[in-house]
Amino acid sequence: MSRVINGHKRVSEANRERVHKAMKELGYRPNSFAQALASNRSNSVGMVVTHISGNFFGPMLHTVEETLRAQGVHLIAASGYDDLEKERDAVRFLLSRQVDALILHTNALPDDEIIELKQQGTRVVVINRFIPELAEDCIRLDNELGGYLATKHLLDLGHKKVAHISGPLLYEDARDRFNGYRKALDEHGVEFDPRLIVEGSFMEDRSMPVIEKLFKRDVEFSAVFCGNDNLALQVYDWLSQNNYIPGDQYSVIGFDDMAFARHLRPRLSSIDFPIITMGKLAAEYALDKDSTRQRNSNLRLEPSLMARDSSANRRC
Amino acid sequence: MSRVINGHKRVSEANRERVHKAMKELGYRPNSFAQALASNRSNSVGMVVTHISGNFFGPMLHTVEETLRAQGVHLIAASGYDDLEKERDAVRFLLSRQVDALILHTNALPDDEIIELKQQGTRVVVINRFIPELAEDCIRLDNELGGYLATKHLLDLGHKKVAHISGPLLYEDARDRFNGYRKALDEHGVEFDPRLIVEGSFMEDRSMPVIEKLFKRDVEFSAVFCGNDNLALQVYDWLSQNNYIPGDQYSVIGFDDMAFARHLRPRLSSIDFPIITMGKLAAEYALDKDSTRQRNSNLRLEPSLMARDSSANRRC
DNA sequence: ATAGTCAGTGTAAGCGCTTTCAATATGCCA
DNA sequence: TGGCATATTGAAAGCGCTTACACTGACTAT
Repeated sequence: MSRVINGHKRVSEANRERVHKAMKELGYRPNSFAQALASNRSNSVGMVVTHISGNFFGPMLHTVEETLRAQGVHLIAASGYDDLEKERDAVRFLLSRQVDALILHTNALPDDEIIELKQQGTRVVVINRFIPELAEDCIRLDNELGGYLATKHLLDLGHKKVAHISGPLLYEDARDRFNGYRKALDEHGVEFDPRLIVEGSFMEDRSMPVIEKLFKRDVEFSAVFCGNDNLALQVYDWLSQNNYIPGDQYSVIGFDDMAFARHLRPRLSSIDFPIITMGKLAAEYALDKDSTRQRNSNLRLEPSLMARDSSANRRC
Repeated sequence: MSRVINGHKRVSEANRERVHKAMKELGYRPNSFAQALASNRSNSVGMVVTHISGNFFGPMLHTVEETLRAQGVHLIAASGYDDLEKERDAVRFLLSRQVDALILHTNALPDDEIIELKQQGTRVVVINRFIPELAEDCIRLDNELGGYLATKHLLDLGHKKVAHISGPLLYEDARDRFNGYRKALDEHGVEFDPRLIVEGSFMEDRSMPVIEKLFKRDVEFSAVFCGNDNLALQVYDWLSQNNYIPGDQYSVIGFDDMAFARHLRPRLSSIDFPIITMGKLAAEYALDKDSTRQRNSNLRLEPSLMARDSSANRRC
């Protein structure tokens, strides 16, 4: 009797037990499709991320999956590759799977389309992006603070010329980090020099040309704030290829504090991104059936500085 | 009309078109639960891996997801943590989701239980493990060959004393790699010395004590073959903490050739594990509806040597 | 004592598909 | 032209559940 399974209140204790016993004896397993069909709930959540196998998304997916599973809800993840068509496709696919909620980490999909999803009745959680109309469904990091902390750290170490290799500036988070950089500069009375800026990619192994460009430019600098750790990793590569040592001739700091940061030599300074917290939060938002619950409509997690060996006092 | 959707043959061209047109006009989307319920197929595949966010499983999951999605099938992934209860739990969860097939990368689950799953009618694909009764459903790497190649490489470089930090020897793959190591030793007429062996973990950041034990033991050696790249990474950590340089005083080779291997300095030599190929194959096996198709019942992918800077000629 | 409540239980109508089977239409043969 | 095989279509019976509704008693307030 379905009332027992679903923990309906109006069932006598005696009967509840009888049913439970019978279920065990018969090895009964509810058919989740029949449940879904009849109740119009699927107990599944869809998530689209940039790339399932990313250093950043791995831990995120893991946390989300774990949190959902604890509630008997399953996760269907799809890669969007930051490409408009592919993101659309992923959403379409997940929707065709009747997910109860959608967790989106998309960069190409325009705000409108996301808002429309919500209007069509899908619960939506937006990660690392802010959409005013969906304010209560957005979870993001205070990227500006992160950029500020990173830059201030370098400035405090005595560096006057701090370069910045940003992520794609068409992404909100990359822009915010950049703004934090400028804010720190301003606060320290250092003049902004556009020659110290280049725009890279957040993905692995794509930004070498840009990094090279920066280092070969006719500007001096002694420190680099990288938009994320992948960029920092490539800066490491470049430095080592050119017989420099991070933290020595050039101080470098990354962003995200990915697992590999502390394994690099010298260990990479970075800005800690609370991925786990964010994943958990996203899953909880997604599970939040009646989104009646009052949510913080301007939720921003706080990053923090992880100073290690790649950032050191200015020498030359 | 379902016959059109499912590409049934006996439909007139005219009607097929009429239906397609109507579907578009009405924005019709088939309900996947009703389909699943009526047809008893779910168009979903479950996968249990050790840890969703692992360096190894990320690319694997990604490939599997991509391959499945191209067929409109979705993937539900769950972590098993190499723990018997958790693996069971994951399987139970996936089964309750009526997956059409199960891709298993489990280490704790005994053979019997996996065989039983198959007997109960679930399509099963077993990764990185060999179960004779399920020979045609197993996809694995020739780990022994890998261990052999790694060790031979070090031996060829002139090292006489080659240590081995294995993965947990209760795992088949770890044992096979170890066997490959011994085989290479034998072939080079080098006597096996048990003092040069320690057993670590494949997971991140768990093997430092064991590594320390090896280096502090009263045996000399000039090269280490690590059971996987995570172990090699920790050897790097230990070496750097003790002011050694990999490839200099100690040659190091890992296994799996994870993405970070080529970013380490010195770049880590490793044994390439064709993760992508394996993921693709696993997905295809899982999709293989009528497993009538003759499969290779002893499929082993071949690893290959990626020699980089961490393995060098013996100096001292 | 009577009507009104309500916890507890049984019943049946779907949810939106697939699939079987019967019904009709078409084409071919002698 | 009749008869039969084959192509196409329509209709209906579920798939295994949820849920709205009707019903039974027992209990309470009048």
